[in-house]
Amino acid sequence: MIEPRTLKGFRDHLPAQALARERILDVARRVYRSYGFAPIDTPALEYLEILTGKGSEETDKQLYRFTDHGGRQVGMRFDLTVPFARFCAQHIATLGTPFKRYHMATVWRGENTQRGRYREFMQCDFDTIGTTSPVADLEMVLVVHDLLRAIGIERFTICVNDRRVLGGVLEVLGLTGRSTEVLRSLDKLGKATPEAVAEELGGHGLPSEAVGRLLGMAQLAGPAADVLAKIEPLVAGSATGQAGVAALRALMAGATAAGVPGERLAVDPSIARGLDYYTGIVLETFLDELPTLGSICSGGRYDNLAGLYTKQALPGVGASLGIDRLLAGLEELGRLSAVETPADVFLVFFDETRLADYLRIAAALRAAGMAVEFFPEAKRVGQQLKIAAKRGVPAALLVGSDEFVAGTAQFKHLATQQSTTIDWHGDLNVLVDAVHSLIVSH
RNA sequence: GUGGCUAUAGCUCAGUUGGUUAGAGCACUAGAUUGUGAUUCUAGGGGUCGCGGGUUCGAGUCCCGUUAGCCACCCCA
Repeated sequence: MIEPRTLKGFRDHLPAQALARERILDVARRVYRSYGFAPIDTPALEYLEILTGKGSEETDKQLYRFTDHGGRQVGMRFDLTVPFARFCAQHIATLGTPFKRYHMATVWRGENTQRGRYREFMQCDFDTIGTTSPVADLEMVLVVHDLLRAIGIERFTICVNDRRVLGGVLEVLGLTGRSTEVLRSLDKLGKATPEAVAEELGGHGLPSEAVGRLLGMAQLAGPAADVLAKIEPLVAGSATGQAGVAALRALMAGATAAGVPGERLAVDPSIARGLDYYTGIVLETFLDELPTLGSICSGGRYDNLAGLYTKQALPGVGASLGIDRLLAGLEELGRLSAVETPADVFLVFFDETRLADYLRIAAALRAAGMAVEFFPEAKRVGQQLKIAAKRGVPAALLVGSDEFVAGTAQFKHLATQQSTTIDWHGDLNVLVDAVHSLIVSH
């Protein structure tokens, strides 16, 4: 016997989890479309050269790569942004700009696993490319906000920053060009103590005064307007830094105008994002009840998405929902439903001689838009009801020999065990309408 | 990729300084109840103790390796 098992970091999805996943995917699709983002898809496998050298060397290490049967060096996509860059280089001429797309697909990363971190997971990206308009930046925040609310999450914080703010501070301090290492160290705030981060920055050879100012900036918190007011003097004299502060200010104003509550949107100067290609606004989203889970929705603005593949400059802005991490979080919070079936009604197979009648009833209910599970065996009624209840079907429809004679049916809510008798006199339309209204009413 | 913790039935866990046929609750199957599930009773199935070596008269228990999960680093969804 071969031991049934799955690879490290790769998972099966049982119905309860798969249903939750599909529900979130449906919501994301609906929200993205509501802003006019159009769906695209790209291959899971790309030429290796397309994928390497785009992100950091870290992403190159995490890439699943192999030689295909034709001797080609290929890799599996580790995000949806790089394939999108290639996609744009090939197709932007026919698509035109600005172009808005969403892409929900599986990606693979050969890194070590942890809670909410898998080797195979799904991302739900949306991007607007071909425009530098701050409206697109604002829309990104609005989409993230709408999305989480539509999923049913109320307590979350979208943390925004602008890469140019840190760039400006470094410029003022005479440390231009040191941004990568500084970003990485500052990003540890929240996990490591400020002292440890200060020590690490000092280890990079930064003067202690600079370390103090960087830490002071990164630890700013509170209402966005206050944070921005405190950042402003730190970037005095740097056009770049001032542009960043202005962009954040405009973003906050726009979000407020669009109805995003202030407590869900924060300016957090320590948000850096590891990916090198971000150049403007960056964003990370955390569940208030589970901040250690990490960001469940991240993104930002980039100057030139496809510079490696085309001469046409394609600025853009976009973000990605990490649905698998979010699901891990919702599960931990006990927010996932245990229902294992999409069925609305469980039709009990009562009387074997009435099979044709059951098939007719099931067909009529389905035609009216209801999901019907008709049990395939004329087993004991108690057992059928037990199975239905265990799977979480909301209601059962029982039509036995006596009911057929009387022209009735029993509609039973499985959670409450309450039965309602339906008089349908053999008229399927009456039965369907009755079942439909009983389902809706509960 | 590096380090730490963990691994016993489908699930949650007992298992005493190594000592006979490894237990419990829940779940599952069948019956009591030939047409109504979460209660009750009865019976039953299910574990090569993650896997592979070693020490020992004897290993679920000790040692080494390995795989997987969790945690930290790194990075990130």
